Amino acid sequence: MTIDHGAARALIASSEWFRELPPAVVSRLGRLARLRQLDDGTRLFAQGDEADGLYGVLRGQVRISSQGADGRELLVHVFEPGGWFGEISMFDDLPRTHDAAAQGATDLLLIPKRAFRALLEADPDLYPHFMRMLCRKLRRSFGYIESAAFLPLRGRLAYRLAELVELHGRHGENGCIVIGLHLPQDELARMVSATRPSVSRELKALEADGFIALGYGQITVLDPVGLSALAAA
Amino acid sequence: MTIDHGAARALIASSEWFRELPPAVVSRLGRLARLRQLDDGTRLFAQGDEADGLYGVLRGQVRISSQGADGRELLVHVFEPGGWFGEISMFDDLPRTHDAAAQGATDLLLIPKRAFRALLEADPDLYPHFMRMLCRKLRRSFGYIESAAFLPLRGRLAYRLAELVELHGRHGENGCIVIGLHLPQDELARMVSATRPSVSRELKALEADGFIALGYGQITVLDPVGLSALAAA
DNA sequence: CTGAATCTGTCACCTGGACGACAATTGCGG
DNA sequence: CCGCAATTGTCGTCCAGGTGACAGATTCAG
Repeated sequence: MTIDHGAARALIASSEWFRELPPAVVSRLGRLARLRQLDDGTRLFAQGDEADGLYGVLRGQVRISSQGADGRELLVHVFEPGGWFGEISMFDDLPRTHDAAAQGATDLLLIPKRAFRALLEADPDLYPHFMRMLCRKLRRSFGYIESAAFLPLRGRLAYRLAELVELHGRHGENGCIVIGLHLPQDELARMVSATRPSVSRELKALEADGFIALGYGQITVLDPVGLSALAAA
Repeated sequence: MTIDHGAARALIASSEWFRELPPAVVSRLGRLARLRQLDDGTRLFAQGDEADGLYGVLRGQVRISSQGADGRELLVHVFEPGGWFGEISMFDDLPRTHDAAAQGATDLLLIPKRAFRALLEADPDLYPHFMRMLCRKLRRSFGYIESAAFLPLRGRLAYRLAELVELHGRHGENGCIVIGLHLPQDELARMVSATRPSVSRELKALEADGFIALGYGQITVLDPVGLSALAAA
């Protein structure tokens, strides 16, 4: 349960979320953080839960999802080390918007809500930064809504794959990009609200057209530009 | 082109967006505002346009929508007098996220981006308020995404109607609520990404089950609670 | 009062993708 | 290197909802 403050500060300083903030703020955040460790599959919180704080991933992964009445799951996002989540409830003091669960052995930093809010109040210069983060999330939501409203399955897949390239892409040789997630087809299906067999069919088609290469739980994007073009709303 | 500052201040002070703010801020906003008048159907801005400022509706209506590649329209929102829109670009300085067009003869207040940002910087106490507004919009988006992902057409319609009751409901006698919008079925169809004939069929079904009453371009909700229950994700 | 515009109800037909099932393949733990 | 679990490919079959088309109803302007 002891926390490695060096590692914590490094994570905070290097994350997309906090790296633009002044070092003094990063240090303070590091001192506020608590460590939270989860086993594979453990649920961290559920939609509707009261929020305890802001989370950052040190090790492992966190799946963000929501569930329909019939138990179907919509997989919204997978956070990896350096990613932060759970901020919305920090700002509006309302319950969690999604479910969160650990994938693999996972270490998290928790910045308690009270402390985070105190930090903001003490240093209002931070607001514009977090405001931009919220706007980015909104724009991503709008993009997703449009892809769902306008595109057939093939296009939705292309859209999602293009997004995964942004979020998890590892550049390989000659312009191709490996998606750095364990990504079985049924997982992908839960991301685009489709069934696994349909996703299989469409992935095959995308492969035949030279946009992607398929592996076992692994997808390589050969033509990211072409893929994005398929996803044009 | 002259602006009625009294009416402007009244609008600002009474709007959901600004009524929680101190009177001094409301006055300053009123002095910053410019008047913009549009004829029926005129486009105010399009997705991707550079943003000029924040808009408030004085008279008429503004339709917020986005368009798919094939020209299909997703109707996101209809703003009425007292409603404000276009704020996202104020906070992240990026282009417009949606199209906006006047419906009917429409008067708008425009608060130029530069002035709005200056106001925020001068008075950082305002940030938490706008932050909550963004969060509310995010939560609404998530709700819409879930309804689209999990619900069949009937449920999506129920969800949307329940939302319209919140936004445009006028209370009538014995607990029934009239949706105060001119709302032909093809408009509703564009809100739930479906076709007009399908919407017609499902509305009939909802009417037969006693949830709503149908008029000509007009819907009355008889059982808002039951309707929301149908929309449960 | 009348004609035009708008809105609604309802067909018959078609299709994308769901559902359920099963075999083939891959990879991993022991 | 063997067996089991995870992943993938592929089939029929079925259905919600799209498409196109048209007739009836309502409203409104002149």
